[in-house]
Amino acid sequence: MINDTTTDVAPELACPITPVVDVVFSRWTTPILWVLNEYGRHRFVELERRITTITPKVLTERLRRLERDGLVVRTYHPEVPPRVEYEISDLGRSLAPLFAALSEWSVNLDKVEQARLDYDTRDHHPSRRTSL
Amino acid sequence: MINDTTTDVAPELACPITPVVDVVFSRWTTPILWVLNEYGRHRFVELERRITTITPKVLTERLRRLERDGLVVRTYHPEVPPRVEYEISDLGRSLAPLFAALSEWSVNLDKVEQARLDYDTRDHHPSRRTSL
DNA sequence: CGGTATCCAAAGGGATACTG
DNA sequence: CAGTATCCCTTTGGATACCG
Repeated sequence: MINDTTTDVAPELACPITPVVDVVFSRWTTPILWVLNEYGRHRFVELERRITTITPKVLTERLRRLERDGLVVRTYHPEVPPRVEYEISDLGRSLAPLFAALSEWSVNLDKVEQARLDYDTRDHHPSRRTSL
Repeated sequence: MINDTTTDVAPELACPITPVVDVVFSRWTTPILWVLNEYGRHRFVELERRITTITPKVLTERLRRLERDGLVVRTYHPEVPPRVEYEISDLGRSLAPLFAALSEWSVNLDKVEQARLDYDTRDHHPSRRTSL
């Protein structure tokens, strides 16, 4: 079983967006949705080649999950050799503004980077403080 | 080491928003950011109590990471007993529209739920197909 | 109060090989 | 081609106890 519908765990007690995050932003799902949304229908191997580092096992798992959640549509063509096509659903497409917003926020990534540098420069180990 | 700045791994080859997702939507960070954004400054125990199921260990880890990434500001008051306050930074606050968009998309969660029911109703085990 | 330290179980996910 | 099946390793995170 990939998603258990019955067990909603706790973080959303304090935060209403946690359930959405769980559906959309689990690992590997963003690249898959992004690709299908930007470049249209893909066969299994095409996805494999585009998302170069994903293994077939994991790709299958994520696609099943996205299909089950209604974000992706899988079409099986019973030919020889078999042909399967994946495309984004209307529901999946409704995430586009969200993705756009995330994409825009990316300009702030260098601030994050800078913050990390600053943080790592400062001393956070009490035992090693040099100043008094 | 919590975040390794040097190793950017692969999914973003196919998807420009993966780095943002990694920064903002790792587990437990959304509840924390949400709470700090909605309800203002919090002390450590206050966060613990609001996000009921988080353990102090994990809360510490997430807060350090958020601080390092510049999304949260930690202020230490050297009193007895010690007092520490966490608040969201300007950079963190700039995520608000994103959070709002996610919150709006939540209305689609019942479609996801329905899709799951449909999927689980259909038969996906070839060996057990009942139709011909 | 605001954390650390330690231990450990479960889950995620990679590598590899195989199949209808 | 489009996956499965296995194995196994690493990481995440929960439980618990303790400390300045």
